[in-house]
Amino acid sequence: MNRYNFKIIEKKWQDYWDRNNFFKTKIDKNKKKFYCLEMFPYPSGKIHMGHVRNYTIGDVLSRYKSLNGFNVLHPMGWDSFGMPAENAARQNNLDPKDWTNENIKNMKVQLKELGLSIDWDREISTCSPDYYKHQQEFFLDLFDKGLVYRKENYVNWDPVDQTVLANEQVINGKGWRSGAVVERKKLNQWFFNITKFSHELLNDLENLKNWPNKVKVMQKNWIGKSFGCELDFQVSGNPKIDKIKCFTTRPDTLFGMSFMAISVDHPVSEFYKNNKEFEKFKIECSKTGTTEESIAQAEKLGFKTDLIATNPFDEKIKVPVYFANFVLMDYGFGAVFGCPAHDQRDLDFALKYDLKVNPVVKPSKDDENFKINDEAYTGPGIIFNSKFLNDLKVPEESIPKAIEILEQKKIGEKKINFRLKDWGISRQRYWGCPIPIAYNAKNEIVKVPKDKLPIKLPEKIDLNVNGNPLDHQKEWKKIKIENEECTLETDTLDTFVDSSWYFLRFCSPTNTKNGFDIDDIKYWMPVDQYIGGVEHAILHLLYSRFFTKALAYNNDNFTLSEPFEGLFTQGMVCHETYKLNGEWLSPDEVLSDNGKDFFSKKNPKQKIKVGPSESMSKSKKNTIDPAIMIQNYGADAVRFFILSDSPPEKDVQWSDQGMQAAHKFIQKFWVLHCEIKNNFFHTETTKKMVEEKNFDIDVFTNQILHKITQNLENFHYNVIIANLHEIYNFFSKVIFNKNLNIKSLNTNYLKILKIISPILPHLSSECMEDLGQPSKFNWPTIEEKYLSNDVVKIVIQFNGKKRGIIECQKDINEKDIIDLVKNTTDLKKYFLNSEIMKNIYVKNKIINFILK
RNA sequence: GGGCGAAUGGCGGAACUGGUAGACGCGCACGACUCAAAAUCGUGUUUCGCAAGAAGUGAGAGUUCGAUUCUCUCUUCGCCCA
Repeated sequence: MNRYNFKIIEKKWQDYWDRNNFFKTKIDKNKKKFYCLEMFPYPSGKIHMGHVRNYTIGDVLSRYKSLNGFNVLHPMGWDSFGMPAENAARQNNLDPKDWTNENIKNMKVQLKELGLSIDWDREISTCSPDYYKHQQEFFLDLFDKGLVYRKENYVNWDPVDQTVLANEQVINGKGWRSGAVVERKKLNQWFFNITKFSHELLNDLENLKNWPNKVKVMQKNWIGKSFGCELDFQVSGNPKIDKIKCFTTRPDTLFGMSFMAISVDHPVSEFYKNNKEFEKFKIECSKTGTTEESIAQAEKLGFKTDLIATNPFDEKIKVPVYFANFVLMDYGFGAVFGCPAHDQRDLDFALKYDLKVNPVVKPSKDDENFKINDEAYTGPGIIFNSKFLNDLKVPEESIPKAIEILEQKKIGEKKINFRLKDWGISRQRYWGCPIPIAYNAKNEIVKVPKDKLPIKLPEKIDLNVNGNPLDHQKEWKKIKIENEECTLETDTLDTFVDSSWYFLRFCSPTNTKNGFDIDDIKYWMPVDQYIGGVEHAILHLLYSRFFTKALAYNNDNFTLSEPFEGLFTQGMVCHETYKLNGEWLSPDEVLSDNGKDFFSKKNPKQKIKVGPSESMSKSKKNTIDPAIMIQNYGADAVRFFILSDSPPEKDVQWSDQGMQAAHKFIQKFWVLHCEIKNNFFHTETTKKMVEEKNFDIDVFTNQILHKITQNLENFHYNVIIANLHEIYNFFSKVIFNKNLNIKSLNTNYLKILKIISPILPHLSSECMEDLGQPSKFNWPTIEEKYLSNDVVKIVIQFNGKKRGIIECQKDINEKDIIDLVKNTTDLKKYFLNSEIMKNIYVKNKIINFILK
């Protein structure tokens, strides 16, 4: 017997699968399809443990489905546009394309080393013109459908890097790279009209039965549907303005109104254009970021206008109108009425500018001492101080009634409002998909004709320039469209656009004419199981849903409404963190002999501060390199461990001991395999056998097969690992049994090798081949007759307490089991001096005697 | 502040529609092999108790013959939204 040399064996099978096109997929209308997709990686250069977990989960599922006769599509590609390439290229004077392609090459080798069942012929890369050509076509299609538009909008502007920052790149109001204070700047930006689909995006969530509820709730909150009402306020103080339109979700608090606040971009601001004080105020406002959070936290600032607004419920109530930094033009109509008693922002503002605070809602009717100090009351209660609205219950009676009255008076109208905003897709970056738009001499928008696509990125250009490098490409920007000299748009598309349709491209990866072939889509889509990190719960998934709906909009051919039928969000891979003198240390820089106290490897007397286990990240240096683990323990062992310790939807702790245990399991299994082969296949046994009763290989195998099948269907992959241990424990004992039926052992053992194959494909293949078995096979069928034993164990309870277990024939009737209990030595004592009031008998499970 | 979810040995975690709590692994202890160690194998391992037995799934109540599982209140933690 040889030691199992995973390095040679795993390579052997990976090459074998490659050579024999094992995972190559074609449309086969006689077979049921299964599209299994994991979120494709950004090619950073190396795979990390998160990838290992993600792709292992997907691979186990793909292999299992394929063994069950499904035609499985399991592709892989690269989300290869984006900032890291541009930054790396700038620092090292490289071309982002070369950097990216080199990384892809390396990562592909690493992924292959994991033994994934991927159809590599379908590999795609979003930075390839073969891919983004079609994206540009889709952009134009969406433009024609009116789903793309250009408008001026505020962005987070980094004045040092001369670039737009995404919200998450603004840290404490400063640019993440330059550290400069971020400004609010108005820029012309391209937008996808995602809000057009607000209703569908919200309502269709209900049809996504195989999505985690958590994700659906997050999307629901993000879309943020609210009922409210728009209403006109009469305004005096400027003869040219008679009305201001507001949106509110709380019309029932109108009697508490003490001011009106409008955005600095509200049309009213036209009248303050030459007011220096106002201009100063506007600049001050631009220092507040654009995120909801930064607006909520910023100090509330106001600029008083000469306008006076009238309360539509009571003309005697007149209130001042302010420009305010917490009102944005893209929410409602850029105007809100302020009710300080029942809105914290309004209260902060009122206290600062000494405005009235009029409470109109109190928690309960008899609450005489109700008062507002520095905290607004936003809870439920009863309306007061509000004339005809008094005594209504908040919110269920008060809001509909207030809207009803406003509608009767024809000053307001019930409206549904969404929190969701249109998707800004312009990025002032080089390494992204060029937008297929140009501008003519009159600065009008001109579409680039489809026959001129793709607009390719210029290569080997100078990236060390201020602002967008594409802006500096004078020659590249020139384009002639219908004999008109035009200038190309230099913004590129947000990389979320790239990932909003890649799952469609996988269906027709090499089609040069179209982004996808409609027949391919009809067969493969939707994705049956999508697997990825929960961090994409909102943006990527929402954008993909939108893009699918946008493609289907006004399109009789393409009728898909949702891209992902099933979604599974896996947890993160965590590791302890180590710190020495404020510096992070990586796990291979520390030593420990007891797992509790850690010391520096360089200086073994230096004690290390051990921090909590956190998700692996480069910045905290608590990462474990999958390539090294595969090298040391093999792909099967790494797959086995990454699934073993926690349910896949939860975070998992990396543990060296766990990794080693997984490796030992593979070795042990191989030893067992050799024992079985040498003693029970082909030769007469020479083993020393012992007598042991109560075993049945058929029963065990079928029951474990049943369990594993159930666990596979329900993503209980950690339990499957426990089941594999059970298999080992059972077979390693059974082979010593004197009553062993060798034929039964042989057939069942072959089943076992098939059962382990989704998790441990290399080991399974090697063992199968070693026994002269074919490399292609099906998932074993469960023989129902073995699922229930003839003998069952019945729990005996007295007054609900367990007192013993009796083994007896299956389906024994109540009378017989009672007699049996009464005649059992250890149990009959419980009946002494007592009377049986009643008993509850659950067949084949339990009998409970209630005694007096 | 609102929404969603979680809490089980020293640790990670099992437990189908209420029916043997702690599967499986890690760790630990003891034993075998060894001059010795590592590796490997075997045995044990919720707590208290010598034992019979008792208690026990974050805390408290409820429904039930019976609750980790269902209901209510509370505590702590996580995530999302403010």
